[in-house]
Amino acid sequence: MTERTASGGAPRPGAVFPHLAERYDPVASERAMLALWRERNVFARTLEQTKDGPRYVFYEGPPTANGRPGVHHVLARAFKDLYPRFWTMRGRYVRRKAGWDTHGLPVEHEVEKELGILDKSRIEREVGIAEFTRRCRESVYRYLEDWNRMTQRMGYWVDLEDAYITLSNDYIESVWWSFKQLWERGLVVQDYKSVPYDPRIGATLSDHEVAQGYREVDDPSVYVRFPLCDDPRTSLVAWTTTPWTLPANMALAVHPDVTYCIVERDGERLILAEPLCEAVLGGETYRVVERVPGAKLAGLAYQPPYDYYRGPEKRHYVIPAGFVSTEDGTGIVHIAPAYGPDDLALGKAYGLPVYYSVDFSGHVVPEVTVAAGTFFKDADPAIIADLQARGLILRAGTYRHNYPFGWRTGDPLLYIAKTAWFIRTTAFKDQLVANNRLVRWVPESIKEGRFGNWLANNVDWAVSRERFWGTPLPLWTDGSEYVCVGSVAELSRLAGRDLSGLDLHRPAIDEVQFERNGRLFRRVPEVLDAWFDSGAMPYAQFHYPFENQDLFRENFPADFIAEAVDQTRGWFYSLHALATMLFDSPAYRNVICLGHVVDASGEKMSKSRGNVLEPDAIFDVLGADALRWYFFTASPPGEAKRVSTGLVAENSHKTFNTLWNTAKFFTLYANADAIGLPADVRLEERGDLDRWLVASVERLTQDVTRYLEDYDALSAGRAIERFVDDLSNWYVRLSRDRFWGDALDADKRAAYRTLYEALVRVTLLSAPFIPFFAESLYQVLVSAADPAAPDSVHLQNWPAARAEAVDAALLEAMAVARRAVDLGRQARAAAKIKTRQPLPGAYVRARTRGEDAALERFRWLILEELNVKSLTVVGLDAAFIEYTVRPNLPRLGPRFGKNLAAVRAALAAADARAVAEAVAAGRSFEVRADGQTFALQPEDVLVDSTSAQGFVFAEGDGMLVALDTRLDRALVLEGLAREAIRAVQEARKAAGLDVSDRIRLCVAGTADDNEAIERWREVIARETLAVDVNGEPFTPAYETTTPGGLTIALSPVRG
RNA sequence: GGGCGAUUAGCUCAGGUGGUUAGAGCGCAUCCCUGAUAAGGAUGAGGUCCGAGGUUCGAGUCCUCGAUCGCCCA
Repeated sequence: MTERTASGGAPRPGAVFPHLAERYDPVASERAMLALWRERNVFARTLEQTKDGPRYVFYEGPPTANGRPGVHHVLARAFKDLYPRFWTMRGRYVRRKAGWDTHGLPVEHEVEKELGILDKSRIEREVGIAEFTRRCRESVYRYLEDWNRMTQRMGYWVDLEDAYITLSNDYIESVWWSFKQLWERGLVVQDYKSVPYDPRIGATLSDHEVAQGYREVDDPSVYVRFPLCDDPRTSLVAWTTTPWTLPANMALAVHPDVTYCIVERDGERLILAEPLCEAVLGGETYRVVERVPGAKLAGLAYQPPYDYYRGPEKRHYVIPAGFVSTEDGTGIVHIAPAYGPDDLALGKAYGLPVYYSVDFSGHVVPEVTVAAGTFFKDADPAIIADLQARGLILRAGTYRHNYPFGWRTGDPLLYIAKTAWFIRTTAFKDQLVANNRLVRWVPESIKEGRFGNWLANNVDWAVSRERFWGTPLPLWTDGSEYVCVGSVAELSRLAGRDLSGLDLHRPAIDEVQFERNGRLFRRVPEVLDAWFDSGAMPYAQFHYPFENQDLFRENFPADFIAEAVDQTRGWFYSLHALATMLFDSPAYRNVICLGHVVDASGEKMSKSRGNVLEPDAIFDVLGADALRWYFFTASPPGEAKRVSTGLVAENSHKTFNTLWNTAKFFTLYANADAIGLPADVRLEERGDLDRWLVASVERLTQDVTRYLEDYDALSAGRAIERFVDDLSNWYVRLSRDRFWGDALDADKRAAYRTLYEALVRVTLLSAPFIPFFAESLYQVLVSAADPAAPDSVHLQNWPAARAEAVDAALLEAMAVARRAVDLGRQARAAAKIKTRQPLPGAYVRARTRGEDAALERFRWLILEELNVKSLTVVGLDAAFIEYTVRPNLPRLGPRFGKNLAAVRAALAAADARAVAEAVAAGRSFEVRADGQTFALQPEDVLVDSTSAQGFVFAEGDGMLVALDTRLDRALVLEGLAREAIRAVQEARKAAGLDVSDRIRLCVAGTADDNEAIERWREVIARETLAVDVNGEPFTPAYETTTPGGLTIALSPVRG
């Protein structure tokens, strides 16, 4: 990107800025910047430079490296990079410790697939836990290299050398410490948990696995009588599709707010929900005897179909429950606490026994004689037949629905209650909610919505897993008593030997046993939920409290974290829960919750769909910055992100190229003028256009700073886009001829300085977003010209906005002037008169006096842009303009309310010119309709101009611009001269001349053309850098004839 | 089944506290401008603001119900 100029030879003295290529080449440039950062050790130096600054704490949510990194990881990492870079430039010290999540079910599944063994007990038998966990440990680093490469390539600055790893002994020990804290406070309890379970392989399945195994099947559908103890002729009717669970029935549930009917039929009485009577008994004759609310049924005792359980607990009665629905069934739900999550929850609440009629192998237990020994699903027919024989079945049929099957075995799943270890998070509900109030969520709705609701409906956290590869639960038991171990040293003491070299994973840890009071203690078999691991990272990453106590204290809580929205109940929760329970604090102050990455048509990316986009596919074509910029600016962070090369290219193309070309423009002229680093020019010595740009730059700085402080990258990025557009297409366009020409006068110096400041500023402001592109610009604009400056943009301080330079009146005035120019061009287009043709005059009618003043202030600009000889600002009394008046609704609405229609009618009927004159004079006035009179103030109406007699005009937003289009011969000739200048410039360009080359010029055309050229010879010469126009003959180096009939010949003048 | 979010131009998205003519960029057509620009400007075509009710003088915006999509949880 630093080739020599095409026409050039050796660069001029003072041409300090490297030449910029025609187009920005993102791939080559990013490679060069990566090399530059590496050579100059920039990342480390940003940390070194800020090490005494105040802390800004960032936590890396650990990804797992046993899968390849995808575009969605780039999304998260883009945000994880932006804010730390921003705060680093603000002088904060931002530690970026990487992290890897290495435990959990996904890792085990990968290894199971490799082994081709999915059965947990077979793994224990045939592979052994030692070999299995060895393979797990190996597998978690499988794609580490891909991750490191992606991380680097995208410019994510994170300390990969010093990553925390959840499988390390130190990490595990910290997790143990925290588990013991909870244990000692009585927050760890053993209880039942209803889990989806595949009995054939003895495996508890994850939700993800269950979701894969749903199939539509026909199951039995039976309506069963449960006769009341006090009145056996009256029966509650419950519906079930799992008759095999009936031997474990402990209660019936009704909805307290639903009305139930007692109906008489064939001499018996049945109880069921009123809305379902027809569905259940339709076609039969029955009579409603009584209606009662469900709440009244509570406590009724009934005779269960089976009663094998021998315990003393109260059971077999009606319980009210909110989950009972009247969508299907009878509105009375059979409750078997051992077999279903709702059943278990209700059972826990009412102290019902958990009775297993089917064991963990899936077979009916021996004492359940009705179907003893059969596989649970096969027990259905036997039980139905038995109930039928005993007259307990009201109706029986089949029911088609979705039921989950084991994805490995194809067997129906069992929802069964298993004992598990829970953390009693429900005891902290109020603190969890209170601490959440201290967190800023992006998007905001998550705070009270998804996350807030989740906390409000908090259930105890089931933290144990019956698996092999995870942080072992640090509990040892002799069968009745439990010992919780909080450190390796403590375990060593208990075991009577030094265990500091022991791998704390299974199976080694299981071999550690100890005696206490003559009894042998062995470890419980479970491992911890991997979410506990990641939630423990604020302290476990530093091996706290065994080491680094101060380090932990200054790095807790985090200022900022960011992950995708699926972490609300994952990492966001486990961090929050553990921090609240252990430290009574939130774990993070600001959190960005990112949407998911989807393909160009909004479909989820997945291997099976074949629509997965590799990050390299974008990096290698558009560059990392393009993708980063897309993620920041295309849509709000919480929205789903559509990603394709096309979408990313479209989004980034404009801003990057515009900024690049603006910098190229600057360097081209700055080198031609050998201006070097432009010297400062006092603000008072700069003109309005420059001061406008300065004000824009300072306002941009304020905006971007504020937006980033508010974690609003979208608004910040879009503000930069708008500014770049203004800079290039307004400031540079209007200033072009200031750079064009010989004299290096004060105005030109001011222009250079102003443009340079703007370019450097926008480079700094965009550095955290697009670190490569910003660095490329910085190297050209700053490093090459100013050896004293830091040698990377990322070592620069964030610019402080000069609030006093944000001249709001000037910014507003320019906006008004731009509007007038836009309207003037519109009028020209309507009249089909091209801008190069000068016109005698423009008339502008603005809405306020402030706008009138703005038009005066920028009179020169409007004259130039519209190419008119005069500008007249006209008031509301101009005779050639016609007006309409409209009600100012925000003022009139509240005042007149229902009468507003009449006021509008009155205003429509009024003489608009008279009203306009009153408004212009600041007088109040009256309007009438339907015999009513309304007194109005000038501010109550808006006066618009609708036409201008005898002129071409355009109007909008209350402004009208009218053009006088009468041409005289002088104007026509001037227009022709401008045509000629333009044609010569084209010819210069086509001849390949450098912008500062002098020429001899010969130009001719029609008689009118020739007269125009003669009359405007001086101007033509000046504009085209011609030493001579139509003078002495010369040998042309380039000749052309334009479509307009001008013949042009020119030749460069050497020396 | 429950919760949360989304739905505005062909595409990507803006549209504080209700207010006048619902906007921008990209794409398309026409014209204009241009010695940095593969750019820029103007105009035009393109809108049942997801639908139905309601509140209000006035609803893209507030309320209720529903539809579709996505995520989380059952």
